Amino acid sequence: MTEPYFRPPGQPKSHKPTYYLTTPIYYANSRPHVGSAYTTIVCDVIARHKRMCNYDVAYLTGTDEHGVNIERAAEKLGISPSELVDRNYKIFIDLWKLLGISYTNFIRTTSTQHAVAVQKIVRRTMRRSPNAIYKKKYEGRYCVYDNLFISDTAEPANCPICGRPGELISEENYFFRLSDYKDDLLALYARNPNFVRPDFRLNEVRSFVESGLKDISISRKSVRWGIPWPDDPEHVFYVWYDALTSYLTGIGFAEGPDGSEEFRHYWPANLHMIGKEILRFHAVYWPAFLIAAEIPLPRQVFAHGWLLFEQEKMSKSKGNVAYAEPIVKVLGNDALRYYLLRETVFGQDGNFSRDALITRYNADLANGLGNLASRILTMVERYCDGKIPRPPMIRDQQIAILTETTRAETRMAFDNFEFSLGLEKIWVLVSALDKYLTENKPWDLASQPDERERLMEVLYNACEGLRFLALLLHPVLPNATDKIWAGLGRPTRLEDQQVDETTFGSLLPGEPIGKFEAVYPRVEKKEASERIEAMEEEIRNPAATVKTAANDPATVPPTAGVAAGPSTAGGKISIDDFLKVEMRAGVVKSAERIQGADKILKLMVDIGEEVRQIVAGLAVSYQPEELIGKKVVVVANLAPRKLRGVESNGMIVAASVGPEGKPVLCTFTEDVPAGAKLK
RNA sequence: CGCGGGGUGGAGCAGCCUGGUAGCUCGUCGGGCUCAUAACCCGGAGGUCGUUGGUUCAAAUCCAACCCCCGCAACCA
Repeated sequence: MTEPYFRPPGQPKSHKPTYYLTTPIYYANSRPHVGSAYTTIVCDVIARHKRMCNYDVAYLTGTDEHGVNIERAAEKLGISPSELVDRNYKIFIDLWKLLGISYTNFIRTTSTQHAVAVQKIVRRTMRRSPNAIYKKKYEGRYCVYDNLFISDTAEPANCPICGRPGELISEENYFFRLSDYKDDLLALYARNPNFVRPDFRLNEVRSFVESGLKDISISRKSVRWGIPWPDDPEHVFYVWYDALTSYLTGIGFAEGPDGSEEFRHYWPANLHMIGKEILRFHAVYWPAFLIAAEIPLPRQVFAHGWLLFEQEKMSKSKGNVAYAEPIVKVLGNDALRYYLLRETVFGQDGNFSRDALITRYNADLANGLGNLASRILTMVERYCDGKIPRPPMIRDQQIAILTETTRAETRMAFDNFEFSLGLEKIWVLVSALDKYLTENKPWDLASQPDERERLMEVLYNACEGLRFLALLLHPVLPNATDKIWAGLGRPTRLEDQQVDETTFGSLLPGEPIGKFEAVYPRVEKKEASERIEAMEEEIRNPAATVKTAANDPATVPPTAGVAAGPSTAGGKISIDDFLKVEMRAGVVKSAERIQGADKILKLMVDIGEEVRQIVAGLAVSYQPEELIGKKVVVVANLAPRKLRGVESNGMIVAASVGPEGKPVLCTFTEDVPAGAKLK
């Protein structure tokens, strides 16, 4: 296919192999929840692991700061888009700091260099692949919440992700001729089956591409908040072209004719880590964009699963979002990192449960690793005068052998993104050390002067085992392992160590151990859980405001206490707003099912001066027959809308009950005539 | 025939691709130990691996059909 344009760097910065990985850039219109933290944490673990395996790592994350959504959210708050994204951007970097994320590069799509980069890649594309980009009138439906084209016709359509109706778009746009890249993409998947992982995801991608690709619009005229099209500033780049290019900008693509030295050093990326919902953009659009621009392709896209909260996808409208901050404040950074990696098989969907989180924390971290470190270091302090024990010889090799196998297995598992497996292997070593101590009873040996040598040997092995634990676990548990490292008296920085460059027995006897600060105090489950929940509630509902966010994911974070437009201040509406809604009492004249639809019913409702046809989602709770004659509340002045092909002229008011939102009709306790107005 | 995920001891999961003793964590019962964060160690109880049929010397694993659960969408103006 395409010859690589960027040659390998003439003089590498170091002799180490490079490893460049990225998180998605996060949309800066709301605060991050555990889901966004998940991807970022996983990448951090990979980055740290690679560094300790002698790679020269670049780790990029960032924020996506353009688009209608942000434009609107800012307008609502009466501030400029740039003020809004500045504010939200800060929440992200604060969280990454709290989580100890070791990113090396951060990209904001509103930065000047990014605008330069996006214009540069499009110019380059037009030059190298003159047919790839063209202008055409576009008419279609588009979801502003999910940044998704829903249909290519003007017919009303709902968003497949959020279910909201799409907005009508009709304007001249620039298009990318994606349809031309089908063969190139299929060749890519065939040549590099690891391009998309896990493998079952590659199958999805391949069948999508095989079924035929449509050209995609890559510019917008109606939007102002974006990067202007070169030489045609009426147009602004549309989300994916803008967002994906950030992977280039983040390491210096904007600079010079072929990018900065850093860019040439690290590109192509080794790994784009993403959630499965954006796989198509990364595995189809992105390589196509790059092929057209004649830029080398990233080596791998890994689409991980979702974190489900009590079996449901976390979503703001369901109010079941877990946030990272409370967990970190109550249990610590390590606890969250450990849980996310240990509890589920990476790649699959996983459950997030507070209960399991705390159980894992107590069992594995407090009782396991923390307690083990504590008992070893206490004994060294007490029985060995605070110095690394000096055994005359090591007779039992079991710990030495186990550290070796654990190192090999862990390395392999982490290289393969099998984090839960790797951690499981490490915990075999934790248990083995606990058992080793119980069996050899250093506390007994210490009371027998002629067992001095044996005591030294046992404790030396234990110290070495602990040192290996710190080394192997550092990518996942940076905080505690640093403390253990210091507790062992190591003067070096743990994160600079190379996992493969040490051998069992290299800990020097006689060196003083350090101060050990206990890690992972046990917590009382109920109490910890309540504290976390209370803090989450605080984030979700600061100052117990009205829940207006339910259908508005663009709502900005709680810090935005500024007065918004007069009619929506604090989520309240004025009486004038309310009076716009015309509600009337109605009598159901007939009700019938709609073919092929199991949740909605077609009703004829008498509202006084006329009988309206209304489609309502009542079939879950009511049989059609039992509705006839019922007095209901009708919103009479809603715009007509077709549902399942049947026109609906109004809405029946009902309470939404329980987790499934089962409808319960709103009716009257006394008799009212059809058509009576409500206020 | 919408798309996808799943059904394995009380709970949560691994194993399935590459058939051959059903494994892990939590919980539970009994014992041990006292260096340690009421922790740690040992032992026990508990499973017809959703159902049925097939392939095979051998099936949780491969094949077929079916049942059930969960997301998402279609359809809750």
